[in-house]
Amino acid sequence: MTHSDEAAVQHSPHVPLQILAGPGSGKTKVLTSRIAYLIIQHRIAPSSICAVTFTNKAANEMRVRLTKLIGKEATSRLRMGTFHSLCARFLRMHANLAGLESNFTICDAQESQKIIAKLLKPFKNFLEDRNISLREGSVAWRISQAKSKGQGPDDVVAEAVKEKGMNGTIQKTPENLKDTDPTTYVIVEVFREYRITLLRSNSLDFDDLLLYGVKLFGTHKKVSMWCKHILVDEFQDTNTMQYELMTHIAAEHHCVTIVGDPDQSIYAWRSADVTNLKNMIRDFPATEQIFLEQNYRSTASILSLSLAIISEDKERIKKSLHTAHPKGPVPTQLCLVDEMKEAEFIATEIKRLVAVSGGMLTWSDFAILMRFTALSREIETALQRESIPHKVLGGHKFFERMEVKDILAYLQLVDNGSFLPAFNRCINNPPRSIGEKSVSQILQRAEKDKISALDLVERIHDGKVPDIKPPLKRKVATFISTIRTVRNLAKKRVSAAALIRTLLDLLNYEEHLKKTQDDWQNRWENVQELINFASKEHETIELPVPPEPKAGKENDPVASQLEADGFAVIDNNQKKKEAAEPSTDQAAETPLRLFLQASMLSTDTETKDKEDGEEKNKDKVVLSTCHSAKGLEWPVVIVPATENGVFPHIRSEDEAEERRLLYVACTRAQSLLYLLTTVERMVGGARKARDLSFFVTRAIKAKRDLITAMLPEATLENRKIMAGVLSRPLPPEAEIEKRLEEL
DNA sequence: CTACTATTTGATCCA
DNA sequence: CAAATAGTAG
Ligand SMILES: [Mg+2]
Repeated sequence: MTHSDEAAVQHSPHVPLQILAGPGSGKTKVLTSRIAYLIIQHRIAPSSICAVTFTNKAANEMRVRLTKLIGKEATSRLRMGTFHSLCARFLRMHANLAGLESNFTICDAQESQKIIAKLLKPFKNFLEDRNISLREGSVAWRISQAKSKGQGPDDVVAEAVKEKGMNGTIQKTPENLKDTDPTTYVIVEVFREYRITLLRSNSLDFDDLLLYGVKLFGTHKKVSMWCKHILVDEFQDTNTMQYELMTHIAAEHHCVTIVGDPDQSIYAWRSADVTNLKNMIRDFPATEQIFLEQNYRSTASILSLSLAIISEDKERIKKSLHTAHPKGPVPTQLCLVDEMKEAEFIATEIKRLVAVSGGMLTWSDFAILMRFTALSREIETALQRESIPHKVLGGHKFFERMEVKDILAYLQLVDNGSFLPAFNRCINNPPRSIGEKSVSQILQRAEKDKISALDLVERIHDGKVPDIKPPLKRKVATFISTIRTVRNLAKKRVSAAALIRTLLDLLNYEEHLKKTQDDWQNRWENVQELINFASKEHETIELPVPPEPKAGKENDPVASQLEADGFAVIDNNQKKKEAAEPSTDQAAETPLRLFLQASMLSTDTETKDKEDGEEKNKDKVVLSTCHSAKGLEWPVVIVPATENGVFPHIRSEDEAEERRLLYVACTRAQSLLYLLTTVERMVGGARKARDLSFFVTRAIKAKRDLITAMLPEATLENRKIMAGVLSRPLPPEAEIEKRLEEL
């Protein structure tokens, strides 16, 4: 550790701290060490430390690191996770204070969009008459943008009205919006109904988690009383709501540590705002800053090119960043004929590097970082053809699979009978001859009778209320009995994995897949993988509020009164709640509920395959978007399509952010970096001529030797450098010759 | 009314 | 290339 690293770790816990540093400077490691330092040196109880990471996967990685430093027990007590998952946890814990039911379901983006699509339909003619094309995607987007700024429908109206009309047009008012701004009018109307739908469904979308979280922590001080120190990683990519949340959680002790790098802010499109760095200094005037300037990750030539790229951002505040590593091979810029040749090159080059490195590099040392996922298609097939094992990183893809969503929907419905998206999905799946018309009848009557759709169907089934036109009673018999069976098991706190098995059995789901899907084998495997995920999740469940052991408190004079008080308040509150309604903490956190929450928020879906050869399974080339590569590093990074139209993306509105994204991609590399382009590429159905991104051409204008068209040479010198950068042993020369021959 | 097939459309990045 | 939509048979 350098002097400044140490200063950052050991900085006084009572003085708010910003650790600002470039890529590869060990920011996250410093943050992790600081947590350990707070616990060991300052005797702060782990349960009064809140650590916020950017993804839940990052939280898991931090947990692994901390387990080594402070042990499993202490690590499990930390309040750790993304802002979203922290909100979800505390909202369930204090559902009554937040005005929620503790069994609320998290509505993911896909389901949100489906709801919005339904709500948009009645406006179809209205829009067509005005020649406006408005798809549910853009409506969902606008609604989410508003929510992530804390705005409601009326605020959207207010904002639209504020815009001065163009010359000659009528000034907009809330009343005439329908005529003066029909698009916004429709968005706002859908927005209103969307909120009502979620409310009726006892459901929160991702934005709601933050909104309700801010409200909860902001209005009930006791909810955040436990927090003696909050630490936030990747702070440059927090949005306004998240920042507010941080200040509320820190309200009692004002002890905050953040790490971040403005140059790596790549989520402004999701309303992240780097000015939160300034806001923090405004709101915590005692804030001090520490800069880390040592890069431990990359060779000098990778760093030089990266810095040349980011330096083209004229708004940027200059930062120094240097590496102790040698220069190393100059990054390669190659132009291939088309995307097929590009993919082919990637596959053969990976094979070549594994050989010439004498096995120092294995598959998992390679990452292919793309601007968007669609670019992966050709590359995946090329890797398959060369039988190079690979995996697609990031995203939520697994949980978006049809078969996985089917199962999740049943479980959601079991946990929360009001959750309409799940009801709609399950009621006729597997097919029960309950079509569109029947469903809309059910929904309408349920709304009129002010009960949930599932409730209504259950009552019809029990013969307590009259049936609908095409009789439903007999069609839903198995549906209802399935739901009831699983529901009873769930109440007995049966594990999610067991619930899924029962469900599959009752639904005859395997048969259903065989009948309806030709690739049912793959899909059935995914279902099995969901069970794996459930059992894995069950093992690693961290209890939401582990009671502090008595002994720990007594040994811990600094972990003082306030903390004890904080817990006392929460505990009392729980007891009061128990009296008022039967939703105890225990009931609020059934295994099923924890599993569902993890499924909706998790990005960590690399389920380990079976018992055999775990190491082998992990050794795979990584395909990832640049966004999901945030915070990670690989010995070799290949960036395909470093072309104008991709970097910056043709539809992007923020050129500087696109540049930062390329910067982030380049700085993931430790020892080798490739920027690839093609002569022409299929873009939106047509072949188009491509050229090298101006982010690169401008960066190398003054210094052409920042990049080369040559492949990195397989010299001993280069192997030594690589071994040094990666801290790996140098392979024997014989090994290299052997592998080259095999190739 | 529902189930199934054929066609058209329209595609950044994410918790 | 997937999902929404239209159209047809049962
Ligand atoms: Mg980091």
